[in-house]
Amino acid sequence: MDTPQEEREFLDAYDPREFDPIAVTVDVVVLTLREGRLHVLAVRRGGPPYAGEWALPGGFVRAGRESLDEAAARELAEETGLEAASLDRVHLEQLGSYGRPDRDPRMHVVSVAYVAFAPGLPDARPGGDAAGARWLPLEAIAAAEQPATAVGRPFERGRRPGTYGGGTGRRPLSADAPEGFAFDHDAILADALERARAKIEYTPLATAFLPETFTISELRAVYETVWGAPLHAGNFHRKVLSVPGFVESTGETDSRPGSKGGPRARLYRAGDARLLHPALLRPDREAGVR
Amino acid sequence: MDTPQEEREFLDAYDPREFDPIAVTVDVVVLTLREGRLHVLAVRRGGPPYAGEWALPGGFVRAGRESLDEAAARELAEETGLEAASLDRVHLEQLGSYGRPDRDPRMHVVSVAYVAFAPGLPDARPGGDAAGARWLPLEAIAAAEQPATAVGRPFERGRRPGTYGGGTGRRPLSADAPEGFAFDHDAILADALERARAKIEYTPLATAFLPETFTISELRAVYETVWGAPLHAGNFHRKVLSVPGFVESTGETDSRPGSKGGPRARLYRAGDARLLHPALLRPDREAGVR
DNA sequence: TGAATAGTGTCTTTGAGACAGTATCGA
DNA sequence: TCGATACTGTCTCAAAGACACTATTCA
Repeated sequence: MDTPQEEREFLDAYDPREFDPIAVTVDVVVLTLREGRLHVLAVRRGGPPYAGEWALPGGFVRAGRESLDEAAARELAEETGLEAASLDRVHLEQLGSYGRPDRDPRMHVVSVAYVAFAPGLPDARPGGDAAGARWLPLEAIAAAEQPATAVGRPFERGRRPGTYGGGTGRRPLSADAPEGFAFDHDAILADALERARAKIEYTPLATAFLPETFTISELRAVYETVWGAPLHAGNFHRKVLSVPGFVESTGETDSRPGSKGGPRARLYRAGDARLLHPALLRPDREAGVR
Repeated sequence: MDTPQEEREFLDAYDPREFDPIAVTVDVVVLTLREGRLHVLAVRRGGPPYAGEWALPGGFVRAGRESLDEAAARELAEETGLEAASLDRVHLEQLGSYGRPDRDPRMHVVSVAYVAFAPGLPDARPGGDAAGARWLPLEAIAAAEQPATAVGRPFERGRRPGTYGGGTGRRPLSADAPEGFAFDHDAILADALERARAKIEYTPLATAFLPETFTISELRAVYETVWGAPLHAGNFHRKVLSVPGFVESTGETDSRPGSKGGPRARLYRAGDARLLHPALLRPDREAGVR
């Protein structure tokens, strides 16, 4: 049925003018916990535009040779310098795409953003071409600053001073990047943080920030850090153990941490649940939720 | 800091070989309710590939001239033939991007998919270039078929017989498209349905499927249709009214529906909440949730 | 009059959170 | 011995769901 629409579409596919000028990249927001703080992997830009500024690691999708997921995994491996063996404990998921025509001054670039939740990774890891890669600590999340994002999130946001939660505040996402990130990477990072906060509510992915075995207290520290709010230790403990498939006991106890006293905590590993039911909801979402 | 990585990135942006062969499109999954069933807007393909098969409406992003959101809104307007005035009641959000190199046999095409929730729209609406557009009824969702998708959803899925929920079943998504949709549009549609099912849990977006004013029963019918499960009328009624900001009363009552008896239902409109708290959770998620 | 629906009342169960209490460790 | 932590017990309150009931309309 040679409708005009389909004819046009077919021709467009071979008309260089239509699609030539759009480049496709993947950018990866790699989040990890180090010393009780959230960190993001950042690279310092060597050339223009935004020379000298921090940016998210990323690169062009290899046309005809890899999928978006594969491109993201490749970038993640290159920038972290990790072997595939270590990477399979990293959770990687697509976040969203950003395609405002002016987001890169050189040309129209559509970036498919990914988020990764990683356990503590080696410090300097300039593997591959990521000579300038570093872990930037993110500012502590003020509990009151929780955004109403990720609901109507759908809409792309432009470049603006990056602050936690995508709000209108002025505090930079990282003190090490006071000017914010290059391109619209502040907005991508803010969306990634909101994704992380939401995702650990109803999935067991908080365990992706931890080594293979962990204590309930360490798991609680993940939640407290990502949510930026203290949790009740006793209630959290019981809650985690009551959700089917969240964690399973290893039968062992912690063999001496750098602790400040107290009994040896039991060790757990991630269970087989992919969804938490019932979920662990963030405290007091009522306020500021509309 | 002229790192090799940044130099390469800079050069790549001007090296046609790297990005030339990738085209960027938007595809829109427009969902609506007609006569108590979910429908999706589909266009019949006129030319190869997949000539004669149904596909999602979509088209190329106009390089340098529009953002992804704008492209999706433009496609939505073109294919539905609606004015901007009618479109502002339609909810449009980004779903995700699909970029397997073989998803289009012609070349590497990255598609940014969007989902739209629309109230009942005029029947035939071949506006613009969408001569072959039609509303296809989707099969009723078996309650037991609820997937564990959208959690580890991140990963792109390939072309396969499209079934509700993205499971491994064999029932086509629509009896009107027994062969499934063209390209990987079955997978996109399945992801869109799961997004819709999840989104009405914690947002008031079920109202986007209804006219400006509606009764609680009509709202319940949206949930029952999208979730594919019957809900308890009385409990649903009380629940909706108890969630702050979900709906607000118009003070009026329904002026005669094609009803089967019973008192005149009160009319409501959407409230100002953007998140439902507490949420309306789908019944019995325990089963099959892992 | 009967059937279907709108809307409300009530009871049970589950789960979240506040709080207290005991046991175990390091310093 | 002190302080911090791990873990458990108990109570209260909110909310979900089951069920029953009344009132209102159409056929």
